Amino acid sequence: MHTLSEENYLKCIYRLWHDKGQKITPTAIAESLGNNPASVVDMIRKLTDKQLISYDKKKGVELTAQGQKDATLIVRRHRLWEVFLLEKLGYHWDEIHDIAEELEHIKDATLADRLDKFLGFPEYDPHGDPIPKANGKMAKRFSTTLADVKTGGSCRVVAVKDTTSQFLQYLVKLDINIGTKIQLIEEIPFDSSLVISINGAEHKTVSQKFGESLLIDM
Amino acid sequence: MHTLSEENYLKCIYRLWHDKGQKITPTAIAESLGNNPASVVDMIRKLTDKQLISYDKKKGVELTAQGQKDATLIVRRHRLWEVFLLEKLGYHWDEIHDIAEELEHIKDATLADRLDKFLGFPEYDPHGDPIPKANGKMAKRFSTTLADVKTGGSCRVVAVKDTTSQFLQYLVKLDINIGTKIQLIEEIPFDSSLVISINGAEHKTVSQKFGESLLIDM
DNA sequence: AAATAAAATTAGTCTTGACTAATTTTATTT
DNA sequence: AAATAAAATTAGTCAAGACTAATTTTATTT
Ligand SMILES: [Mn+2]
Ligand SMILES: [Mn+2]
Ligand SMILES: [Mn+2]
Ligand SMILES: [Mn+2]
Repeated sequence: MHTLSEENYLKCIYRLWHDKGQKITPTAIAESLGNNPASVVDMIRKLTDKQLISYDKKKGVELTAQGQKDATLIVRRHRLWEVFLLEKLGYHWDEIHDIAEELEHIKDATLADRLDKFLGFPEYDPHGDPIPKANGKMAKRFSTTLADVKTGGSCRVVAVKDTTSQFLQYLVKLDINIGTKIQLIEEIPFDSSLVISINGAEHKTVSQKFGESLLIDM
Repeated sequence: MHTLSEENYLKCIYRLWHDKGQKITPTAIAESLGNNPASVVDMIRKLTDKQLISYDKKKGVELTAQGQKDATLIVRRHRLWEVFLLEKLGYHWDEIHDIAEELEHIKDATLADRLDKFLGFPEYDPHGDPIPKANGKMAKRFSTTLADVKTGGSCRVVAVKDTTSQFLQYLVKLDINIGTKIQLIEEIPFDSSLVISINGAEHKTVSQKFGESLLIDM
């Protein structure tokens, strides 16, 4: 099995792979994990030896079939634990990520499947991210953001692209949750700020960055 | 906060302290953890620096007030997670210890209390060990074993002293659980083997070691 | 009391996974 | 094409936490 660090690298590479379609470089991994590029180069060697990734100057880092499988299982565990923490233990969605970051490393052959069953086989985690099934398959990830909505259009929040507590706490303050209805009143040409109405309430202005962090369904 | 290793040492010292009343020596800790005495001496120094234990050639290792508090919290988490694994995820009592061994290290200020509430504030874990409350207090541990029962006497299983899967699986095979009624039919003088009747069923013979591992209530 | 055995300690090594500093390679400007 | 900047890599260091081997201290026998 893998060490905690190996698993965190694997998951990081998995996320970079899914997020951007681009080449995954040592620098990108280093930034994402807050580590030094030199440390990343060491770990790339280790994971390559374990046949979990391949590394090529041209293609960058890629997950092997085994690496994909292992990374998917870690993500599955992470998202299932998040559902548990929110639904069963009553945490708020800005508190669960860091705890799940530890829980995802608990190793037991049947734990994820039992937890999945206990939770009623949820499709999405509390942030709207799809939960991989035991067979590795998962529901499609949402990709349209609030920034894509046309002026006057309405939409429903289905997920967040950013899971930092800064963003999530801001959402709590704005009374935005998964399922919240948002109408785009106006787009400010100067800086692409968005004037919105949350659940039909009074108008509020949010930044472009905010709009790009909120995934919606039209 | 403490590292995983520090926590495992703390918990080990806590257990040795509760189990036997004797002096806790480096060798005892080493044996209990399966580590080398030299490694234990290193860790004793580290925990002493952190003021979690004190070490004196005469008195052996002792937990400080802070050490007791921290160790109790780890034990609390361990036993709560064991209840969760058994009651909510459907594991058997011989499968939960090793998983709880990892889960007990998950760090979050409110996790243990939330889990406690979710589980309905259980008093004992699935092995019959008392679960420390949030304030550190806990129900009394059982101390009478099947080996203490007089010939002809009856008793009820309330806890196990040994939580190895070898012992627990043997119990499953013998159909013994928490609450099971056992009658002591005969004691074999030669090797102190015990002839017992489980829930009134046909006679079975078990070893002295077995009898000393089963905690009962008369 | 001396001899022996056991326990504790020290000294030195190893692996993991981080780091910094220096260097080499690759990419981007001018 | 040369100069410069950025990215990748190498070399060397460090801390944690384990180990072995050697030594010292303490306890037990004879
Ligand atoms: Mn993690
Ligand atoms: Mn999530
Ligand atoms: Mn543990
Ligand atoms: Mn237990």
